[in-house]
Amino acid sequence: MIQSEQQGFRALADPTRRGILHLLAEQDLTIAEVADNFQMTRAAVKKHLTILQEGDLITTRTDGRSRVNALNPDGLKRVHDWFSFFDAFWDDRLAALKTEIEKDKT
Amino acid sequence: MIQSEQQGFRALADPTRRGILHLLAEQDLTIAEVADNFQMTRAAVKKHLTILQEGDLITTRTDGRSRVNALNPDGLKRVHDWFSFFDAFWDDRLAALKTEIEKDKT
DNA sequence: TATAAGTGAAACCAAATGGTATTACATGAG
DNA sequence: CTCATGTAATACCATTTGGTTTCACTTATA
Repeated sequence: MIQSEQQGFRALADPTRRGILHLLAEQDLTIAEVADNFQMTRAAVKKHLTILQEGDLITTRTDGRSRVNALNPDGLKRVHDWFSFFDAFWDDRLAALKTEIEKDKT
Repeated sequence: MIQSEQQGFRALADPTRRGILHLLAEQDLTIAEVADNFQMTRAAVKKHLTILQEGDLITTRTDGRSRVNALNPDGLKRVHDWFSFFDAFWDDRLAALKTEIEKDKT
């Protein structure tokens, strides 16, 4: 779905959720393990994990009575790629800046 | 300030603001000109522009009685660079995946 | 100096967000 | 089966967010 770009950005807007992504970059974790790293209830952490899932930034698998959360590189990459839109702009600006400098020199 | 990473992500969380960034990638625009592209009041657009400024994603200069908004590549790049944290992860995962495939083969 | 055009800012409102507490549902161990 | 553990889901609350309306301020121009 194309609209999950919105969900992805929304998920990244919260510092707790970005922190969770950093944790999951080191290793997969259950909800309880993630919650140990934050001073808030498991329920609150669960909400964050749900939002991260909706943004396709993490995946969840069932392991016995636990749910293990893991980073989803594809989803992260999709949001990351949004910025490529500005690649040309960055190049253009650098070129323009260079031209300005050249002009000032003469 | 280090906390403007948060302001940057917050600014990107709204589709209207991402749309404004796309507009400004084409050319610098006044508030009124930006507002022409959206079905909302100038005041609402102004709020979005303020949030984009707080995230260092745009800059504003005064031109007579107009305020001209322009993209700020530096700010955008700073948010963009946040993802580089996961670069190693992506590589590792790809390597692990490769290993798995090799194992299955044998 | 009027006056219109453009922006800034405040007050206000509905909806979304981030959090808690509580309760119910599944699962592994004794 | 029983019970402890882990997760899911709901109701509820305070704050933030995205929007409007309104009014004041600044500046170019007749």
